[in-house]
Amino acid sequence: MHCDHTASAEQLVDIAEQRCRELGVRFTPIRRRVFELVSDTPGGLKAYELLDRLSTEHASARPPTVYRALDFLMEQGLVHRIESQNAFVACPCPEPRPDHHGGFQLMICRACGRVEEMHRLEVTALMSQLVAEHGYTLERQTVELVGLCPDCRSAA
Amino acid sequence: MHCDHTASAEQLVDIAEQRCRELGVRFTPIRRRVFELVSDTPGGLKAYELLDRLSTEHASARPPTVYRALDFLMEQGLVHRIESQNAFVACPCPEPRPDHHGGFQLMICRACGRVEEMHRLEVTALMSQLVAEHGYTLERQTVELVGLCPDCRSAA
DNA sequence: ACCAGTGACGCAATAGTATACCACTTCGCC
DNA sequence: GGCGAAGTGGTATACTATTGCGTCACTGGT
Repeated sequence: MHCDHTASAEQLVDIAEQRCRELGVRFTPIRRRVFELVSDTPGGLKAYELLDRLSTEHASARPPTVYRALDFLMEQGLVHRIESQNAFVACPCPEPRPDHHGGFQLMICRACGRVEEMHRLEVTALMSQLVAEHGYTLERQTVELVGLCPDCRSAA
Repeated sequence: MHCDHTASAEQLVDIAEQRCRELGVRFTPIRRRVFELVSDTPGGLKAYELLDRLSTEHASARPPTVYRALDFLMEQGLVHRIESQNAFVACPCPEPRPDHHGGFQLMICRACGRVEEMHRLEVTALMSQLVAEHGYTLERQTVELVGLCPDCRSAA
């Protein structure tokens, strides 16, 4: 299977649930709800926006509630953090084993906030080669590309 | 001239001063001192660490003092932000015109915190090509590569 | 030398992001 | 049923960053 990145939010939740079952980790109601909220928002969500939404149904939610859920979801590779925006997006293409996850790249529209995720092996390969030239190893890569999406470009 | 990235902190300050003169912007004492402090710290500095150090000589310094100086220095391309660490590093290779600045890449050792900066055109080229395939334009790229530096690798 | 305009700084307050800590509950396993 | 590990509730606090406004200092034009 190659990821096509066309799964709906509902499908992503199903896949996530399935994956957690396989991995023997718990997809609790809070974690599920947080994942649903993030999946429903194409441009990603800030932690406190998430908290606001979660609070409407889950009055006891506090910052640790949402950060704990996000930490869990990131460990499983179901959610990624957008470092340059302090925001979180659902991975459209969750890999079976989070630790085997190669790198990913985010494309972010500065006008509409849309975020798309890519998993391009040639990027990881180039990065590995680059750091190797300096004697480094590569363990993690953050690649965030900001520009205009096709829609915003033609609108301008 | 091709950047060799071997300039000492003092040399970087001289270059920065020269550049500001050319651009007609003011390299004030606060900005200079902040730049010196950042240049002196190979692994980058957090804003509040910077504030602590600045305060010892400049008692009136407050958060806006340091953030304003950092904003200025980033506009000039003299300092970069490490998004994944909320930290700031001096650019070892300041380009004459900040807006002509191609992308840069940061290599970060997770063990010792050392940071090295690269300006590799092939990375920018690959990123441009990638986003173009999705109809995007590329305006800004954040590339942060985390791993082990040669020293820490042999120490382990 | 004067003055107006702009940009830099001082200072206080507050917004926004994230974690530590401890008690209690639930789950999975023996 | 009892045990250990994991998850949650709840408070407090740490850390990161910005807004707003008044004042001062430099710049360029006269």
